[in-house]
Amino acid sequence: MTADNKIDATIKMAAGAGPITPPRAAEKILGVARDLFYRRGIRAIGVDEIVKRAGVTKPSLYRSFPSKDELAASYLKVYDKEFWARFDEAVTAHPGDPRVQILAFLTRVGKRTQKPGYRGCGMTNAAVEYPDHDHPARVVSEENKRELRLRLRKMAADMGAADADTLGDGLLLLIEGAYISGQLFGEGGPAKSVARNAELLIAASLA
Amino acid sequence: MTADNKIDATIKMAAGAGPITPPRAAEKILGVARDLFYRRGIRAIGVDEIVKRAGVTKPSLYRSFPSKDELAASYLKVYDKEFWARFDEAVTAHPGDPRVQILAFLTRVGKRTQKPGYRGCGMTNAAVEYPDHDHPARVVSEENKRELRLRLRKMAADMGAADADTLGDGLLLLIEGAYISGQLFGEGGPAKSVARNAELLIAASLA
DNA sequence: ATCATGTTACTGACCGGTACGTTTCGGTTG
DNA sequence: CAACCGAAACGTACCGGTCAGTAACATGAT
Repeated sequence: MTADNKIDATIKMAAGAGPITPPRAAEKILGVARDLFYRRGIRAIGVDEIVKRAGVTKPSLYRSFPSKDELAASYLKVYDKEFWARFDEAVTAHPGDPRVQILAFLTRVGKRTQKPGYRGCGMTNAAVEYPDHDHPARVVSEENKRELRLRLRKMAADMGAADADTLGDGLLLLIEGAYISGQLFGEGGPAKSVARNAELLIAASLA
Repeated sequence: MTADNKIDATIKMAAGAGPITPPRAAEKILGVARDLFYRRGIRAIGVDEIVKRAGVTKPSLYRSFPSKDELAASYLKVYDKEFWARFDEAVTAHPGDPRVQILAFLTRVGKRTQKPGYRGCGMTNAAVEYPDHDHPARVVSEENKRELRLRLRKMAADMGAADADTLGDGLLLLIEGAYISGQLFGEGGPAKSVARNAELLIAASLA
């Protein structure tokens, strides 16, 4: 929906250099794929439906993306970018206070999970759909989660936690739990208390 | 793998009454489906592969199960039974002490998530694969999670937590997070600290 | 002989992916 | 200006393979 700009990088190179003008079709395809893959799952969506909704044809898809799997990976790269934008927004809003930073992020996550039609984290869902570690989509997901784990552990250390790695991992468990519970229970589910539980866990870890 | 007994109930009725003799094929099919669905995902497995590995043919499958979706639901009913067996085992091992009960359960979960080839919770994975709330497989999953939430909240209340619902939900978030992180990170992932984090969260919630 | 079970062979729909012809458009010429 | 050209972007029509599901027949036990 948002951020239709800056998706060029995820589309395979058009010209060698210069102010490239990526094909219009590729943008439409990636936008539609993003929406359908997130809402209904990657395996559930065929390329025919994507090109139909995008108002283009299959060869246009395969000229911009080498395969459906790579299109899925491109979708996740967009998702990854938007994720870190949201994360860093919470971080920069409270400079020097990692505890408030993570709480601000989790408050927003908690709210998002309560919206109707919430479908969890696109990365997490893709990893569930594709157990194979070599799958292009899963590679993007795993990289995102590894990086998130590192940052959470670092934030826990900056808070002064005695066992920072355990606290960082605990926060990651709460986050992933919120993603899943959000789509499992919908409104009124356990995910709405993720920020409060993180607050308690942090308090116990700093004592 | 375990508990090949008592799967009869999940197979659609054979005879009207009496000591029914369920078809051998149905058991084999359900056993193979259980293994393949769990390890590689439901959508990823075709009925052809199931019957091939089970050493039977397709009509045998469709005489015992009305559809692939219902076969998936049957697999999850087996999974549900085994889940509650594990859960109740931890409960009955420490009568009257809900805090130790949940900690014992989570210790086992933490260990399971570290085993190679761990693929998370079959229920959770199925819910991710099938967003539609009407899907037979998802119905089973949602029922299991609803019940788990209730029991966790009750255990939190029995512990004497001031805000029992929040603690119960927090424990559920940790559990779901462990399931997902277990399959995302594999060995050495955040899921190994799920019991320790639950311990901290409980301590903070009882103070 | 009956009845529950297992088997062979098939259906139409859809899967991801592609060979090949058509359109569009910016740039270079006379 | 106009005629042209070549490349980039696009569409038509199709590929073999696999999907879930089934009709009709064979087998074996009681």
